[in-house]
Amino acid sequence: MVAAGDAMESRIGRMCIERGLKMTGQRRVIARVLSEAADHPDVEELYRRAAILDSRISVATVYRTVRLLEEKGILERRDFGGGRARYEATEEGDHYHLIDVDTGKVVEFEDAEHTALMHRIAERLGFDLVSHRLELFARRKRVPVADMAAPQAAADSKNGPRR
Amino acid sequence: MVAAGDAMESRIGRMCIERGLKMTGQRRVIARVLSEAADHPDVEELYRRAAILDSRISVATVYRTVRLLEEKGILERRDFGGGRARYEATEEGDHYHLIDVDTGKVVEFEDAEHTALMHRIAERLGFDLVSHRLELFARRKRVPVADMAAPQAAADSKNGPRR
DNA sequence: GTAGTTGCAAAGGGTTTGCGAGTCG
DNA sequence: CGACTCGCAAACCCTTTGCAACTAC
Repeated sequence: MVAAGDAMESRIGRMCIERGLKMTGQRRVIARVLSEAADHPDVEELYRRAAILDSRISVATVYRTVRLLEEKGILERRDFGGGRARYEATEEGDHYHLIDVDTGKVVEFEDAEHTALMHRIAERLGFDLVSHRLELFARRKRVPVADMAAPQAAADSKNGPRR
Repeated sequence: MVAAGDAMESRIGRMCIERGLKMTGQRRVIARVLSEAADHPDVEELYRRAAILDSRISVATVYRTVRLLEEKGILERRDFGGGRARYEATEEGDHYHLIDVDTGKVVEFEDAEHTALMHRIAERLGFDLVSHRLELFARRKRVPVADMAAPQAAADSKNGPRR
C-alpha cells in the first residue's frame, strides 16, 4: 500500500514528490493529466485537458511544468514535425515512433537490433552515444483483399497529417 | 562542356534552371552559396554568406528561396535541435548525422544496414516507409593515451552546442 | 507585357519571461 | 515567513506574408 499522504497522487505526481518538487494544485492536475495520457499530447492539448479538471490553470504554467518535468527526467520531449513539441512520460527501455503520414497517428515500437546498431555506429565514428532520435514516416500498407484492421500498438487520436 | 548560357551558373543554379525556375540575381547568389556549402547552414547563416556576395538580398528572400528549392527537391531541410531549420543539398543515397553534443559539429555517415532495417520495421508494422529521420547525439570518445586525431567525415564549423 | 520575384515591415505561431500576487512547506 | 509558483500580458524567436515596386523571360 502507498503511504497515506500520497494516496490520491497520480503516478507522475508521486515522481514529482520523490524529486522534491513543491506540489501545487496546478502541478497535481498536470501530473494527473500526464499520468493518464496514453498518447503524445502537445502543450495546447495538455492545457485543454488540464483546464477541464481545474480551469484556473494557465498555458504558461503548463509550459513551465512540462519543462521542469523534462529537466527532472520525468518527461520526454518529442518532435514529430508540425512545429509543436509533444510529450510523453519517460519509460523503461528505448522505444521509437512511426508516424502515419496520412492520419498523423503515432505507432510506438521497440527494436533492440536498432538500438544496438546505433551504439555500434557511434563507436565506429569515435564517439560515445549520448542519445539518438529516430522517427519513421510511413503509409499504411494497402491490404490486398481480405481482412483489414489488424490491431496495432498504441496510437494517437487527433493531430492531423503533418504540417 | 557546359552550354554557354549556364557557364557561370553554380551547380544548384543549373538545377534551378533545369526545373524551369526564373533565375534572378538573388537566386543565383543563394544557389551559389548553397553549392559551395560543405556544412548544414541555417537561414541566418545563408543570409550572412549571401549578403557578402550581394548586399541587396533580404532574409525574406532567403526563406522563400530555400523553401522553393526544398519543394523542388533540390534542398533538404534538417532539424538538429536548436529551433532553426538547417539545409543541405539533396544527395544520392541516404545519409545520416551525428551531432557532437559538446561542439555542435555534425558528422555525416551512411549505413546501409540501418536503412534496410527501417524498411523491415515499417513492413513489420504493416506500413510502407515514406521517409525516416535519424540523428545521433554523441560525445567524442576520450582517447586513452597515444594517437588522437583520426580523421572524420565532413564536419560543420560554428553552431555551438545545442540550445 | 505579364506572371513571377523582391524588400520591407507587419503578422503569425509556438514558447519564454518579468512582475506583482499568491502558496507550499 | 521565505522561497517558490502562478496568472497575465508582453516579449522573443523563427518563419511567413501583404503589398507595391520591379524583373526575367
